[in-house]
Amino acid sequence: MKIGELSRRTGASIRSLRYYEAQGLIAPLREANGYREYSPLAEEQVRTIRFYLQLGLTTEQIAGFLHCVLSRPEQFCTEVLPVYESKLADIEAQIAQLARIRDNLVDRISSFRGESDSGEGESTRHERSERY
Amino acid sequence: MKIGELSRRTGASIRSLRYYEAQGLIAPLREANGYREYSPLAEEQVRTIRFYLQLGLTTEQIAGFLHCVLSRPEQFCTEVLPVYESKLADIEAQIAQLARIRDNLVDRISSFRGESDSGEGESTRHERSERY
DNA sequence: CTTGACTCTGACATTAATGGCAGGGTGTAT
DNA sequence: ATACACCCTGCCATTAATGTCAGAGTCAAG
Repeated sequence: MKIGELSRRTGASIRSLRYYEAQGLIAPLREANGYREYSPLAEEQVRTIRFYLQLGLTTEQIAGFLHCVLSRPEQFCTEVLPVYESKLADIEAQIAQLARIRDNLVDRISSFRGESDSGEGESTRHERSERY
Repeated sequence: MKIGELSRRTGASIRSLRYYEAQGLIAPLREANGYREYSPLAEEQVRTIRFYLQLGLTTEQIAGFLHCVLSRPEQFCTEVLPVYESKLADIEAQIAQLARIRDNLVDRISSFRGESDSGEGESTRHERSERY
C-alpha cells in the first residue's frame, strides 16, 4: 500500500504520515523507486497513533510505548501507565485553570446584568482587579 | 517613567511592554532621545492588559475594548460583553473536551489495576479503540 | 510520447506572546 | 574620558503538528 491509499484509509494527511515516520512512529519499506510501501498493519498502526494524539500525547511519548501497545493489550504495557498518569495530572491542572477563568468570566458577565453575586454577601460592584 | 521602571512596577518584561505597544495597546510618548516616556496611568493600564491576557483574551480582543474599560467601569463597556461571552463559550468547549480526555485516561488507568468500571455494568475490558 | 495521477525531498508558514541577542545610542557619575 | 546602566531597533527562536509549495522523478493509460 502506498502513502496515498493509507492516507485515504486512515484520514491522516500524507504530510502527517511522513511526519509520523520522521518521528520514528512508523517505518514503511521503500520500493526501488523510493516510494514508501506500507504493510496492511500500518492502517491500524496509524489509527493507533492518531488516537493517542487525540488524547493529547506527543509523538515523543507515543514513540515510547507504541511498539508495546501494537504487540499486546495496552494494559500489559507498563510504559504506558506513567505517561497516562502524568498526562492526567496535566489535564486536571488545565481543567482547574480553565474553570477559574470560566468562573471569573461568568462573574463578569453577570455584572453586566446588574445582578447579585454568585458569592455570599459580597459587594455587587465589579472592578477589573477584583479577582486575579 | 521609562520602560525599565514600568517593567519593574508591573512585572511585565520590557520585551512585553514593547510588544503591547506594537499591538496598539499602549502608546507612550517619546522623549527627544527616542526613549519611551510612560505616564503614571500606564502602570494601571499595563496591569489591566495583563489581567485580560490571563483571562485568555488576545491582544487584538483587548485592543477592542481597552479604551473603554480604562475610562469607565467595565460593565458600562458594551464592547466587552460579547468578547466575554465568546471566550466563555470557548473555555467551556475546551473544558468539555479536556473532561472527555480525562475520563478516557481515568478509564484506561483503572484498567491497569484490573478493576471494575467507573460506569454502570459496562464491560471491564478496555481496548485502545473503545472510546473516541 | 504525452498527459495526468501519483510520489519524492526540502523548505517555509502557521500561532501568540515572549525570550534573547547584536549592534548601537544616551546619560550620569566618577 | 571612561565605566556603567539604561535605552533603542531589528531580528531570530520558541512549540507541535500540520498545510502548502516548488521542483523533480515515476508510472500507467491513451
